[in-house]
Amino acid sequence: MANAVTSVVAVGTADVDRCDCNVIHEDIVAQVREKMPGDDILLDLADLFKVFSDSTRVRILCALQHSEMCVCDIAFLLGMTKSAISHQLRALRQTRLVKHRRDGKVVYYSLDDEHVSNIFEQGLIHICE
Amino acid sequence: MANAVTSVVAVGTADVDRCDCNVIHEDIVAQVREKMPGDDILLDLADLFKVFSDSTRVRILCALQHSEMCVCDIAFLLGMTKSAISHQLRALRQTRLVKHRRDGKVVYYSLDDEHVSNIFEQGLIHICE
DNA sequence: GGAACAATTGAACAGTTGCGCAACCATTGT
DNA sequence: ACAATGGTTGCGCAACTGTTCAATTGTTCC
Repeated sequence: MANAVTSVVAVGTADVDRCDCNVIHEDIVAQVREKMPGDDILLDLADLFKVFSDSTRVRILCALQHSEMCVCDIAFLLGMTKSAISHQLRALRQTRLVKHRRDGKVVYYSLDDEHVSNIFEQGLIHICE
Repeated sequence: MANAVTSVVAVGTADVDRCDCNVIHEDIVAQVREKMPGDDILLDLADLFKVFSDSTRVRILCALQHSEMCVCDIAFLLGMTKSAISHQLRALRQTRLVKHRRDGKVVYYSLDDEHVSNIFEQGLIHICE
């Protein structure tokens, strides 16, 4: 298209080299770039979804939606070692998705975020489309 | 607690060995197990979020929310090589999140799922809590 | 204090992931 | 037919991830 050709001239050679491209719809790219959130936000967004990208963590969060539980309970429920569960709980703790309280030797975990349910729900809607 | 002690007896030694646990609130675990979705569904859910767990894929999807784009456009917008973009578009294609149409030598990509916006939105709400 | 035990942690290992490179395929124009 | 070009793909590398094992911490009970 003529549009694309003029774009090539407009963006300059240096920029084109960086992405190894020649055909660029400059106007569309400019529009989209303006509307997109900043890279830092999108990186945080990816990091958030990264927490939900492991089935062990998903199962832990799903379990905690129904009840507070200790590490032993979760390990038994999922058929995994306490160590494995504890490692994942650490990740969930660091991202502020779960909180914990100690009662003697036992540590109880529970959800610390009301958004988790909503995010899960949207995901499930997609799964069962 | 007395409750926990009785649980140990109830669940049996073999099951406990599997998770290296002694203190188990059997009633709670049973309740939660009943309410939880099947492991296959939760695995699919994790796989779905895995797609959103990379910032490159997130940026691509975010861009396509605003306009259909060719590979060159996306590569230029994100400052990456066509190869890198194409690799990620493949993943998005396989999970049915984007569709593509060919116009001559140029391949245009666009969103193929109305749920993406909703999932992103829930994530963003959490980010900006 | 010391035994028992829930939980955490660090190191190590296997498996996975994202990207660049080079080769390739698909389409257009001459 | 051939060159040019947008896009795809297989391979390899470096970085990362999840689990296990062993050692450690924190707490309770005697």
